[in-house]
Amino acid sequence: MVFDSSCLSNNDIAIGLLRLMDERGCKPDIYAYDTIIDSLCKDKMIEDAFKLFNEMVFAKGIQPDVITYTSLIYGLCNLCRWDEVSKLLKEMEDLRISPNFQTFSILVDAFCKEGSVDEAEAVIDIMVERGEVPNIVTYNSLIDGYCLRGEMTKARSIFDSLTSKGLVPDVVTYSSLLNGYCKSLKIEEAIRMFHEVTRKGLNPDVIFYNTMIQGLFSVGRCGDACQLFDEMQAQGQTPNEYTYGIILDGLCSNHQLEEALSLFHLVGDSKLNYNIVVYSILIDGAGKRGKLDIVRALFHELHVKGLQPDVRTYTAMIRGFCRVGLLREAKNLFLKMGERGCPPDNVSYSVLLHGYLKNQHFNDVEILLQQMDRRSYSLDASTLSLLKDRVTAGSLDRSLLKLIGMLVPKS
DNA sequence: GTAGGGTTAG
Repeated sequence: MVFDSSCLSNNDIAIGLLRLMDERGCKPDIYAYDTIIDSLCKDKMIEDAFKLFNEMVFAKGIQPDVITYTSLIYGLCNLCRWDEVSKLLKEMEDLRISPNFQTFSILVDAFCKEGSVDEAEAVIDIMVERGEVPNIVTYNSLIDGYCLRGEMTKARSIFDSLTSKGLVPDVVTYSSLLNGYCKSLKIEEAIRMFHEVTRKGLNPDVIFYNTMIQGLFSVGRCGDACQLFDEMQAQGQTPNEYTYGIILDGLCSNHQLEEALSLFHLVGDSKLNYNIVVYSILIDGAGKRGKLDIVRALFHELHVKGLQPDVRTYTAMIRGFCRVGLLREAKNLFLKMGERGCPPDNVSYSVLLHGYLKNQHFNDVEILLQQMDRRSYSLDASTLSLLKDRVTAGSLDRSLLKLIGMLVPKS
């Protein structure tokens, strides 16, 4: 066997084949390079993609085309590396390679995900100027962008204008709107969307059901959520790991930790339970109810399974420790996060700060704030007001106000 | 060989 695939990714294998082609005198062409560059970009391995890009251009003398650039732009957008996106667009212009429909669509979607819907609309205008006609995918990105911002009236008006553009909304369009209504807690609107999809004869998929189930949980309608879970299966849609996570989180958030744990045990050794997200949800759920024995057992179990805790897992643990006043353990774990390769983020700091304030460990506050400042982190609204209250009350020294002021978010 | 929707926090 030429390749031992047991420890190689598909990308490694593809690159191996590329080398083999070279050795055997069968010159890899732009199709071969573009295929692998795209795959690397999709897997967020952008540095490797650029390595291959440079090899193609400089060592092999193959000129990149619009597809090469579009793949790289996609990869960079996914990593929010906007400066490099601009650089590549400029490079394309210099090489007189025009962005095509897909390039524009990627930019529209990236701006929408960033919350920059105005920029996204500007890209659509440029598209149209250049003779490209935006399709349902383009508008789905825009609708989703407005939904993510909670601007449901605007999202709805774009949705309503689709017909006059000769476009037919698909399941993705409805999913985005449904999700927007759910996140804005406009559950009745969401349910209306749900029924409209069925009425139109569209086939709701797993994502669509997941969105609706989550929406029902978010307004406390657990019974309806579980009923829909049954219905989706009756309709032939197989629940996936997202469905499972949504249900566990929904139960935990609605004071049904026991039900969540029963489901978790029922699922047992299935691959659904080989997922760090599941453990983070349950650890957080148990921690918030002060069930530290369960928290510890779950944390131990995930290690036994060889799962890697992430920032959210650690933060959930820390919240659990703080909740029952185990500040020393919270602090220890917080310190270990960096050593274990996942440094605390904004949220981890807020959680520990809340723990310190609630348990009157005022002496530990300043050092955390200084660290946050060094890392250019900022305070969320609730932590900020809590800190100010404690200064007013005299528990924290007034001299901290300057530091606190530096941690107020800029925007 | 290049585009779109869904999961975990305060």
